[in-house]
This record gives sequence, C-alpha cells and structure tokens, in this order.
Amino acid sequence: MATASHRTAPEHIHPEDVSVQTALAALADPVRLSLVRELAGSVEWSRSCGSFDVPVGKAALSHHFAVLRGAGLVEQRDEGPRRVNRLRRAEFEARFPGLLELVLRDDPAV
Amino acid sequence: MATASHRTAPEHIHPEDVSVQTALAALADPVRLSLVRELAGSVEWSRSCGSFDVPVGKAALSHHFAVLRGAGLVEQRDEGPRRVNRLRRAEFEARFPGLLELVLRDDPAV
DNA sequence: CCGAGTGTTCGATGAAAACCATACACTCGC
DNA sequence: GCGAGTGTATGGTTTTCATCGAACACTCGG
Repeated sequence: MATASHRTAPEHIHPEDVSVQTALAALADPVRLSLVRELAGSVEWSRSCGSFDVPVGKAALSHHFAVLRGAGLVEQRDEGPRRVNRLRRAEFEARFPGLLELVLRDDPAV
Repeated sequence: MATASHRTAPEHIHPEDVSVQTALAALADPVRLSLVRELAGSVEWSRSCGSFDVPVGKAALSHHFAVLRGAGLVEQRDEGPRRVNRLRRAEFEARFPGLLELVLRDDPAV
C-alpha cells in the first residue's frame, strides 16, 4: 500500500532542524527555485514529481527533490505509483520568517 | 590618491540589480556568512578586509569579498593601504526585506 | 627609496555538486 | 502477471567553486 517506486517512504526533515546555510543553499539553485515556485502556485498534494516543467532528467529531478526535503521545504507522500508534493509553507515560515515569501514574490532583479 | 593595492577602485553592484539567486548563493557560504555577521557587529568603515577571523588565506578572502560586493551586501572604500568595509544594511533590506535580519539573528539550527 | 603591510590577480588543485544514461523497484490497469 | 507509468539508485562525466601559493601593485613610514 502506498509505497510507490521506493523501498522506503521519503525521509523528511523538519524545518526546525535545518540550518540557514542549508536553507539558502537549497533555494540558491535555479531548478529548485523553479520547483518551489511552481509548487507554491499549486494545490497541495496535487503535483507529482514528474509534473514539473524543468529542463533536467528524471534522475537529477529526483535528486533536487531530495535536497528540498532535506531543507524542510517540501513534504512528499506516496499515492499509488506516484509521489505527490506539498510546500511546507507554515513550518518553513516559522523557522525562517519571510524567506519563502521573499523568493516567491520576487521581481527577477529588474 | 586613496587607491590602495589595486589598479582600479572596487566595483560595486547595487542590491537593486541583484537577483535572489545571487543573494542567496552569496549568503550560503560559511566563510561569507561569517564575514557578514562579523561585519554586522562592527562600526561601519572600521574593519579592513584582513581584520576578519576566518580560516582562509588572503587570496580566498579577497575572492569572498568580491562575491559579497557582487551581491550588493558589502561596500568598500580605500583608506590608505587598506580597504575598509561597510555592510549595506538599508539598501539590501530594501531589496530583500527580512533576509539580512534572518541570517544575522539565527539560532544555528538548534 | 627601501621595506613592511595590505590586497588583488593568476594558475593550478581538489572537492563538491549537477547532470545523464542505465538499471532497478514499485503500482496499477488490463 | 505483463506492460506502461513513475520514481529511486548507481556509476561516471562535467562543471562549478573554494582554496592555495606565488607574483604583482599600491601605500606609507622610516
């Protein structure tokens, strides 16, 4: 039941246990930033990993999601064969006030 | 006069022209984060580049300051033989509200 | 005008990170 | 129980970045 294409369920890290460094590094990558933004504009649990429009292969994509999990930015759940995502808005906001909002509503440096 | 050990004066970039990516990447490095924090606790223009307590050589240090300038985080001015620094608090805050404050008053991830 | 102090530049090195292609694991509909 | 769809793991390549040592440029005090 509900254990998609993975031996074990995704391992999550709570934002509370994340260092600023890790958080910043996670968001400093263009692909991940794109994922986070796209995710922010979607209904929770509505997007599977493969449904994002980024210019990388599956392997790299999977890796990026692992990084996002490791930064407490994304939560994942297995739903049948696919793994659906959710942006941990509230929790992340509590740990890093303003950060998420900052990267989300950014005027791309004019 | 006032052109220390450098052909040309330091080239600055205003925070307004900096992308989030660049800003985050600049702050995601341990050495640079250390520099910013130490600088935040000092009087403006009081610290020369060499006066910071970081475990890297001069060359690397010089590079890190270049990155910080490129992210609009630091302003430099030549004062005799040395180059003194200032944290661009207000300008940076205006461009990335909350970010600087966030990395400065951080509980190192418990 | 020399020597000490300061910072940048260059070239090279090493480590980290992103990426791909492939192979594998799991789910589900047929 | 196949076969398609989805995601992970592994191995290897490439790129990026932090770092160093050494050479250079500039300032200033004797």
